[in-house]
Amino acid sequence: MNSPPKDEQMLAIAAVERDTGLSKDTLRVWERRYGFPCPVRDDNGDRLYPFDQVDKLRLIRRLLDQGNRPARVVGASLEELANLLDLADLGKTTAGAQSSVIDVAAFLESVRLHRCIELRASLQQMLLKQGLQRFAADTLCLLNAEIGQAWMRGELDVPEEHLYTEQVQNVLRTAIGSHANISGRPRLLLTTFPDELHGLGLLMVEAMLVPEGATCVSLGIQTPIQDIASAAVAGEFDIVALSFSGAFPVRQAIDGLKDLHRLLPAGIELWAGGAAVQGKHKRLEQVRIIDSLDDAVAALLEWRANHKG
Amino acid sequence: MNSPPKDEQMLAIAAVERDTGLSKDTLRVWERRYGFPCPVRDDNGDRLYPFDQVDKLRLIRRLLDQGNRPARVVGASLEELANLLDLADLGKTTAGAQSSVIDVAAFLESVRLHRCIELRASLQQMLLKQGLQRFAADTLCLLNAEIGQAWMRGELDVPEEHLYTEQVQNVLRTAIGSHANISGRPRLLLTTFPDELHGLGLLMVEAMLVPEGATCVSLGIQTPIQDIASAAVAGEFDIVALSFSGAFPVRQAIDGLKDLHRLLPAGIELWAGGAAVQGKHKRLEQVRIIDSLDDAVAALLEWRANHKG
DNA sequence: TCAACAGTTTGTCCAAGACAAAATGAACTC
DNA sequence: GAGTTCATTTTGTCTTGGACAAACTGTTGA
Repeated sequence: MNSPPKDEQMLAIAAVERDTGLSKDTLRVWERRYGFPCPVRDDNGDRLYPFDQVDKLRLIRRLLDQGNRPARVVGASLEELANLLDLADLGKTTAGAQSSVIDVAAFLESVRLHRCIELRASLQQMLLKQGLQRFAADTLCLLNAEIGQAWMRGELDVPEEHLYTEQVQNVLRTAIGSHANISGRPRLLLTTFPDELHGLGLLMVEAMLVPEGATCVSLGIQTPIQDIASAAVAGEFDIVALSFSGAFPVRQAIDGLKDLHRLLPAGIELWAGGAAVQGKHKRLEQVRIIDSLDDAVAALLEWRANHKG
Repeated sequence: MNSPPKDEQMLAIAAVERDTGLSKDTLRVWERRYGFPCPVRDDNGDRLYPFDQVDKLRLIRRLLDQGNRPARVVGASLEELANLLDLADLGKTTAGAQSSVIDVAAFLESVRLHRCIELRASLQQMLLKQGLQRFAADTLCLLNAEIGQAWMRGELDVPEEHLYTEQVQNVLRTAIGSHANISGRPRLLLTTFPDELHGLGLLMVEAMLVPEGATCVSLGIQTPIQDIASAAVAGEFDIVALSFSGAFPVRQAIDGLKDLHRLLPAGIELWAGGAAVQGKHKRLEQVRIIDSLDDAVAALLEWRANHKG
């Protein structure tokens, strides 16, 4: 009843759903409406997607996450490549303009080639050189952006991103653990909404605030809103902080934050950071929007100023 | 185009899919075949599942994971409860018979009430008392089993399990990090197969082996088989170790391990541990089956005996 | 600059049928 | 007994084409 793609060099629809994040319904309706993808069929009439079409679907998914509309991108490969290259090159040059303490190209190559040990060693070295906060706010921020762009250019795949995430997590958790502190104020509860799978942002915030003497507790990713509220009350937290990746639907983020604010008692502040909530200050007046990792520290100092004595 | 369940106290089919892990197709076909669930319909004819039915579905899901068959459990609630209680009570008493250094009931209560700080503190305390290896092999093993049974009894839900996992991860990664070592032999690559979501086993193995001087690199969960092989070669690993939870299909585990063994060069050993591969020594002669966390250390010593000089 | 409106796009859901992979159980062998 | 082989049932996934509401677009008017 599983659909192992073993037969040939093609993937069944369930595998494509997993690999691309596009639902089976969406894949079928695109085929009907736009004529792409156009999978072959096996003996049973089931769709089999050739690898190159799956690659193209992954590319399309990225462009959609970037804000493009399906009618525009589910078309000719040449135009897409043009759009893609425009955006990617733009990102590339701006990032390349920043000087940095790290050889980004060499680092990306380590990720691409699965050189796990090298990867861990260079992260560890940068951490020692810069200290936890600068490491998170500068180096990891830069690396995340670079990894994202490499992914956008199709140079990296899911397992490479997993490898990177895993090694960064190891380094960060270890470093954060050595600052451990279970009595400092404020006490922050960190987590993400149910549809958000990206949890690195939580650890990076923790890396910024724990050295400042705050107490951070992470619930991990994908916590239902009601559970966030009940955990915040039960744990007597001062602040609930949410993280949103760029892929998270803006509307869902805003509605969810408003709902959560309604569920939280007056004494508990609500913070939100990440690409999906940038510049949404006006629409979220009850929520402290965190613009950057350094801004998280600023927000912490504000809280202390408001709660001293 | 999302399906927010906001309207009433019921959930749309997509929300039920997310909450129960049962696919939309499965939910619809159960309704057709077994007459349960029997959701009401909104103005548009879309299914709306009352909360109590979703709860029952969650319960059914647990029973299925336990090995029950749908035809048996997608029936009357009374029978299910009977089955459930039988199994749970059995587990409870056997586990309760073991003496331990930790007040399991109090610990579970902390998880249930989201007392994150308390949770972390007691884990930390046990770690200091026992040392990393005994903490992992004894205490965490016991706690995992207890959490699993509490989940089975319906006392815990997804977010509580997340909370537990997150705190254990924090404590373990921190402790492992302090043993850090990037030159010791053997070098192990740790990961899971694509359909395996449970990654705590990997960390626990790491906790056993790193203090013995081994070098462990985790790729995280859900790595495609081909990527495991290429990462193992690229990183010059001595051993690839896989972890399988009890929910993982046995057949898929065995086939996947055989495939992976074929892809690995002769010099790289393949280890597998976890509930799904227990007692499968005969069917997997090329694979070193790890029966317990202590057995992982034994396997390590065997490897060293075979590679000394 | 913002709000309200109409028009289009787009993802999700529905129905009932079909089928292959998995589980079961019976018959058989070592 | 333990392990194979085979036929039978169970069970999850995939199929089709139609339908519709939420989200997005772009226009109008204050």
